[in-house]
Amino acid sequence: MLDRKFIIDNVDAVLRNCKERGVNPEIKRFVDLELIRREKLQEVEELNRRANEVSKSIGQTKDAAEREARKEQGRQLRDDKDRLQREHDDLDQTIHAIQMTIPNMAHPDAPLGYSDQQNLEVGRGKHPVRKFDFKPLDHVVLGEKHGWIDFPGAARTTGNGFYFLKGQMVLLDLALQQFAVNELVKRGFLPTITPDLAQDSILEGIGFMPRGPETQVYSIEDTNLCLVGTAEITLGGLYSGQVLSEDELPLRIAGISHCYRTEAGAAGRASRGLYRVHQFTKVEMFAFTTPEQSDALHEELRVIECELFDLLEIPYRVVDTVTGDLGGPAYRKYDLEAWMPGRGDNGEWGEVTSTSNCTDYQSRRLDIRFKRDGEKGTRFVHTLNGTALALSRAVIAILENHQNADGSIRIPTALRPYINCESLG
RNA sequence: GGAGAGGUGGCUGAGUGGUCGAUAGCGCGUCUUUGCUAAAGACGUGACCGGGUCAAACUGGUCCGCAGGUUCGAAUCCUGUCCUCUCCGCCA
Repeated sequence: MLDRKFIIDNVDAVLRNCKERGVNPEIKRFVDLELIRREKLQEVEELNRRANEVSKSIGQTKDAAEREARKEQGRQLRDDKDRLQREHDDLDQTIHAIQMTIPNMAHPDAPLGYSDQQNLEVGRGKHPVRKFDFKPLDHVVLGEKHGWIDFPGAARTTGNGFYFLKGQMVLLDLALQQFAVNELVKRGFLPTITPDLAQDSILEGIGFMPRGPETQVYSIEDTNLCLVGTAEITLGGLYSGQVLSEDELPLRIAGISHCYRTEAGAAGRASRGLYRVHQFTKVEMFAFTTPEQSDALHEELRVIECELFDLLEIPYRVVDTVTGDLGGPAYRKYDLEAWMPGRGDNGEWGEVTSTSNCTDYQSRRLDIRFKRDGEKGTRFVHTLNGTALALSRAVIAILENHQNADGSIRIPTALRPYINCESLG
């Protein structure tokens, strides 16, 4: 969330930002109520001060009648304070609720627009889109042909949107995980396996809505726990309420978790097969930085994503996300869209990774700060996240791009150390 | 899952209703002396939110796991809850 003082001092900029993002939170009302709240807080503190003064004097008063008189005075002051405090707290709650709906400010260079169709292409991978001399199959057909991916079985067992992976597909899946983790370790990331569940409050801090009709999150009945949609949630939670020292920043973490998403309302040909599923494994990059470091680290994450997909010899393009498609927490976001030859009629780009700089939007909600030497107090860190590999989508890209005419799959060179073969099937 | 013990400042650890935001030690900072891969002494040293100031000084409030309650007043009493440790049970 944005700082309250920042909102008050920059109302016009905040309003413009909301407009560019296509949302309309109650900014005016926020400002009005916050100004009232501040005054009320002053009154509460003054009453409290006087009550404290009276209480203190009672301890030093010997005369019994005098003590009783002061007690009565103290009671009166506390009652008045409590009444005002309640008014203040109600107000505060309302203000906080509005504050949570105000999105992060957007990077000044983020392209303007409301639809992902308007995302700005800013780069391409090393490998050009392949010309097939046969009709490429999509991953669903390939997966069934080899007995690698079992959707009907998962539908019986769990439901639509789940899958069993079998045989060589399991080896491919594990190889991709190891490949991604190793590449990140080389680049200074701390590999971390996180819980797959997290508390509602952490979800909210990261910017997810854990419950309610609009939610994309599975929640566990009779608990305050949810299945995480990404390790971003648990890694943010890991440091919630913590104060880091500046010399440990930037902190780079490679989180491995399962990801669970209800994907309410998503269906159709574009989400066929593994593209949009309720559960997948993901190797996620997460970073905590100082405010000065975050832009550069965002570039770093984007470059790593490119390097990984170049190593996997998959053609892709990079898009700079338009303001209206950023989501609440992101200041700027890049997506990698891999070429998926089996998608649509003649192949389409499909999102495989996404990296966001969330500046201090998440850290303010989760209270993650750092201490700077020689400076009083603390500041909020910046948080960034980026997909290294989302297994289900990476698998689509591998199967569809590296398929041979006979349906076998060529393993890209960089992956061979992790799977010990040159092709599958 | 059952029983017990405990959660206090960067750390260790006192503190069972009023002058406790909190004794003491360690650590840390400044200074002094000596002098050099070190020691001693003096003084100082929590965080957060606000007012105030160019900045300070100064100043109000809050904080002893968390949330409630009792009271004029709570680190101290009561309730709930979370976490840690020990023992038992169960188990991959």
